Amino acid sequence: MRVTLKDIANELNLSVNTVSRGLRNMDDISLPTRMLIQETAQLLGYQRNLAASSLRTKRSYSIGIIITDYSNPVMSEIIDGAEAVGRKHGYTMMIGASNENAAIEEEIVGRMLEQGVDGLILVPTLLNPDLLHKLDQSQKPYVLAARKYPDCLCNFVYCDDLVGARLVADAFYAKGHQSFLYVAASHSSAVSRDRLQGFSSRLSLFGISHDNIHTLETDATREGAFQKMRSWIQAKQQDHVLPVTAIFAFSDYVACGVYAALKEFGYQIPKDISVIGFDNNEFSTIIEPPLTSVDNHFFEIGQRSAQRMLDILDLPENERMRSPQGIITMPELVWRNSVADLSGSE
Amino acid sequence: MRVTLKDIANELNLSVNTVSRGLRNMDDISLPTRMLIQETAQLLGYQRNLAASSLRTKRSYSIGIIITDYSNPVMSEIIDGAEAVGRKHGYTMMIGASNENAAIEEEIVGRMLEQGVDGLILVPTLLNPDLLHKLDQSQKPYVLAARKYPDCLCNFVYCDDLVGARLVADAFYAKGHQSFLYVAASHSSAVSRDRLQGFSSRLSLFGISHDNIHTLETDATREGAFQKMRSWIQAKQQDHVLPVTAIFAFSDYVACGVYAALKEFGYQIPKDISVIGFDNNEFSTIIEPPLTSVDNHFFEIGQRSAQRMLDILDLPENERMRSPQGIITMPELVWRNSVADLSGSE
DNA sequence: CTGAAAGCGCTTACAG
DNA sequence: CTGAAAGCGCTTACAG
Repeated sequence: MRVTLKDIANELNLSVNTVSRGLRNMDDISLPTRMLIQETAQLLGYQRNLAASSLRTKRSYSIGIIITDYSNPVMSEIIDGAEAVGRKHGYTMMIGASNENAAIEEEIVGRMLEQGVDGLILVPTLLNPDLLHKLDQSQKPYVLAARKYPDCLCNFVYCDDLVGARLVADAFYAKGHQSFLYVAASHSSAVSRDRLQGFSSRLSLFGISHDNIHTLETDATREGAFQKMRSWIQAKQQDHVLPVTAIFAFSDYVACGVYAALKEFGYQIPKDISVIGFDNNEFSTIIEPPLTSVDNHFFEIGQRSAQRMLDILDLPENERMRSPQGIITMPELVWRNSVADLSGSE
Repeated sequence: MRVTLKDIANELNLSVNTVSRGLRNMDDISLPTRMLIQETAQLLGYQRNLAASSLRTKRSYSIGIIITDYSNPVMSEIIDGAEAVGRKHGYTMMIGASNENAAIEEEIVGRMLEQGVDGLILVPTLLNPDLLHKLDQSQKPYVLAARKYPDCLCNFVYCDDLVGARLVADAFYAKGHQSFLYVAASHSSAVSRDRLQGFSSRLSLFGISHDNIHTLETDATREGAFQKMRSWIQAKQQDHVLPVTAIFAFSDYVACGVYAALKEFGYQIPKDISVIGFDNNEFSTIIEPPLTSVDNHFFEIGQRSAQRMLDILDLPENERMRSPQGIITMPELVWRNSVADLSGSE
C-alpha cells in the first residue's frame, strides 16, 4: 500500500496533523521536527495524495486544456507553451481534443470538471455558443486561446490578426504587388474575416482598391484549398496569365494546397506568382520554395494562456469571475523565398 | 457552490447513501426513486466530485501520458490514439512532455502519481534506467510506447522495426538497387540498430554483402542529418557520382536533411539517388519529391497502449503486476516518388 | 510548538 | 428497498 501521513505519524510518534504541517514546512512546527518529518517521508517514499488534499483545499493543481485536434502542429505548440508554465508552477495538465465536434467538446469539459481541474484553457470549436454559458455556471475560470468568440466577455489570448494581415499587405506592397487573391477559410470564421479586413484596409491606405483583391472561400484544409484553387485558376486565367500577382493564404496548410494547384498549372513560385501564408508551420521551411509566413507565436499564446490562468487562480475565489482580460499577442513576418520583387528598386 | 450529493438528498428527503446509489443506477434502489434522483441531479446541475469518490474507490479514471516532445508530430498521433480509446471508456488523460530530459521525466511521473492517475503510458527517454524501477515501486501499471528499453520486463507497444526495415530492403531490391547508405540515429538507439539489423540481414538474404551497406550516424534531427550528410557526400563522391544508389533514412526528419544535402550538391531524387524514410510524417507528402516512407502507425500504437492499460486496470489489483505483455505492431510501406527503378523490368 | 476533532464529498459494508 | 455510520487521506480551525 501507498504510504500515508498516518504511517509517518506512527513511525515518529507524532500526530497526523503535525506531520501534515511539517511536510508543508509550516513554521509553527519546530525546525528539528520538520526536518525529521521530511526525512522520514523521503525514506518511506511518501507521496502526497492530491485527491485527498484537494477535497479539503478545493485546489487540485491541475488545469485542463482542450484543443480542437492533434493533427495541426499549431495545437502542439499551444499545449507545449501552456504545459511549460503550468508545470513550472506545480500544475499538471489534463488534455482533450474536441475534433471540432461540439458534443465531444462539451463531454470533455464535463469530464474535466468532474476531475476537479482548477481551470480550463480551451481552443473552442465556435460551434457551441452554449458552452461559454455552461462554463460560466461552473464557476471555474477559463481562458480561450487562439480563437475568437465574437463579443465574448471572457479571458482570451490570441494573436492580432489585423496586424498579421497588415504585415502581409506591407510585404507585398513593398515588393511592388498591386493585385491580390486572398484564399480564405470559411467566411463564417472571425479569424478569416479579420485577416481579410486587415489586409484590404491596409492596402486601401496605399491606394489599392478592393477591386484588386479577389477572395476565394475554402474549408481551410490543404486538399480543400487545392480543389478550390484549381477551379479558380481555370476560371480566371487567360493565356496562362493570372489576374493577380500575389496570393495571401489564410494558413500555411491553405498555402500548401495553393502551391499544389499552381504547380499543376505550371506556374512558378515566386517567379509567376507570389505567396504568403499564416502560422509559420514547420513544413513551411520544407516546401519548395520555402514559404514566407506570418508567425503568430502559438507557443507564446499557450504560455500566456496558462499564465493568465495562474493569475486568476491566485485571486481569492470571489474575485475570479470579475474583470476578464483579453491578451492580444503580436505576430511577426518570417521572410523566405515565395515572394518576387516586382518593384525594380533593389 | 457546487452541488453535492447532500444537496440532492435534502431536496428529496433521502439519505446521501441512497442518492449515491441511485445516481450510479444500482438496482437495489427502486426504479422510480432512481429516476427521481437522476432527474433531480440533472436539474440541479450535479457534477460528481471524482476526487472524493477516488479517495474511496482508489480509481481516478485518469491516465497519465508522458511523451518526449510536442514538436514531433509522431507524438501527437500517439496521444490522439491513446486519448481516443481512453475517453471512450470514461478516462481523462493527463499529459506531460519530458523534452528528453530524465529529470523532468521523473518530475512529471511524480506529479502524476500525486495526482493519482490509475496508470501511466510513456514514451520513455531511455536516459533514465532507474525510472522503471521507481515505476515498479509505485505499484501503478504502466506501458511503454514506441520505444524500447532493452530487456525490459514490462508492458510495451512498439512497431516491428525489423519488419519495417525489411520492407525498405525489399522495396529497394525490387527496384534493382545494390548499394546502400543507412543514415542512422545515434548508434546507442536500439530502434536505430534494429532498423539497420533488419535492413542488412534482409539484403544479405538477397546476396548483398555488408560491404555494400554504408552507415552514417546522426543525431536524428533534420539539421544534424543535413550536416553529416554534406560531409559524407564531400568525402565519398567521385566525379559527382555517389558510391550508393539508395539511401535508407532513419526517419522522415533525417530524410529531410538528406534531401537538403543532396540537393545542395545537385543530385536529383530519385533520378540520381533514391531515398526511403521512416515514420510517414505528414510533410513527406509535401516535400519534393514526395518521400516513400514506412508508416509505423503511431495512432494505433497510442490506441493499443491505452487499450492495454485499460485491460490491466480491469484486473484485480493483485494481478496487475503479473505477466507484462509486449505488443508489436506491423509497419507498412507507403510508396511515393523518391525511388528510381533501376531494374529495367518495367 | 503539538494534538484532538471535525469535515471535504464521496462509497462501502452493515442493519433493518 | 432505504438509512446510519464509518472511512478514504488529507487540512483547518481551535485548544492547550
